Amino acid sequence: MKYHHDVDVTLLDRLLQIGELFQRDMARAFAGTGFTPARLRVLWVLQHDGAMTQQALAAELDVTPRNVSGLVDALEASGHVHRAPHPSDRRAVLVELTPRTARIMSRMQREHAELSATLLDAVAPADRAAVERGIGAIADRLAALVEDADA
Amino acid sequence: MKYHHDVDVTLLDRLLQIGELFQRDMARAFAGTGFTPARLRVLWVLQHDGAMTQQALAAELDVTPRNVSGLVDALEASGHVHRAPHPSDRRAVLVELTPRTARIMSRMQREHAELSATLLDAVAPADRAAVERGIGAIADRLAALVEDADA
DNA sequence: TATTGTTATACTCTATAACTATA
DNA sequence: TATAGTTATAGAGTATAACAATA
Repeated sequence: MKYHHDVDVTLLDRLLQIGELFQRDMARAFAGTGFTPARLRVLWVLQHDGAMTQQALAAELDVTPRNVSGLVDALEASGHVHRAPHPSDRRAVLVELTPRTARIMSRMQREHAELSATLLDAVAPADRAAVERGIGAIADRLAALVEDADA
Repeated sequence: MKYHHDVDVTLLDRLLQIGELFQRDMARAFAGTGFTPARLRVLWVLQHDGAMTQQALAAELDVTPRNVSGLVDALEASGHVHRAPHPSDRRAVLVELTPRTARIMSRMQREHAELSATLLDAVAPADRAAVERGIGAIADRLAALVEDADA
């Protein structure tokens, strides 16, 4: 979706544009590598929170357990994650990043932080504190609205 | 994806969270109505830019013409768009919103603007101008980075 | 020849429902 | 009984490639 020809672009439009640009860039960057957006989300969660069961993964990603089975199948086939037996529950498995993939994700996390810094750098120094406060307030307000609509 | 347990949430994380929350809310709001995200994007473009060929739609949405055929098929079957003959090119068709759907999209556009205002309202008055400037600067910087990566 | 849209085919993501093994 | 994960099935979104009609 392009924006350059819109006259009345709202603040929300700009915020959504940022999300779209980011996602498109990720998709292009990983096109043909087997790192699809859904699989990257799995790896991202495992990097952040460590090994967990598929149930926990399903709750964290807000998808069905069946969906997680498919994603983990693919990631296991490509050697990015490993299914380990759960130490105390023989029904469950622990999904964990392989060492090589953990290193890849650490690098991605670093690049993500660098991109964040680069973007903040585009903001006038005098505006930066206000922007950080404002974006936090907007995200919190939107989260509250969605929570309400959900209930 | 949840954020409440993260300690080092970057500015970019917050921005992406806003996009995720919005998309999730849209998906929940229209679940079971046939208004899927991809079809809504088609309607949104037609509302903004008016009737256009499927080629133009494909370029605007950044998907293949084949994909557009499927989306327009579904939207035509549900009575939301209409395929009209192109006045000067018999190969092409003009996809246009039906009157009823044009009214629905006008209402959505109004609600979208209202949500934008509500979110800006969550920002401290003294910060609002800086936030609007800052988000614009961030979006522009990211667009430039993606453009570079694309080339 | 080039362009518009469609048919053919395939893969990914996602969901629900029924089932197995274990708790 | 309840929970963890898988098999079966299905629909939506997406892509590439080959093709028909028209420019």
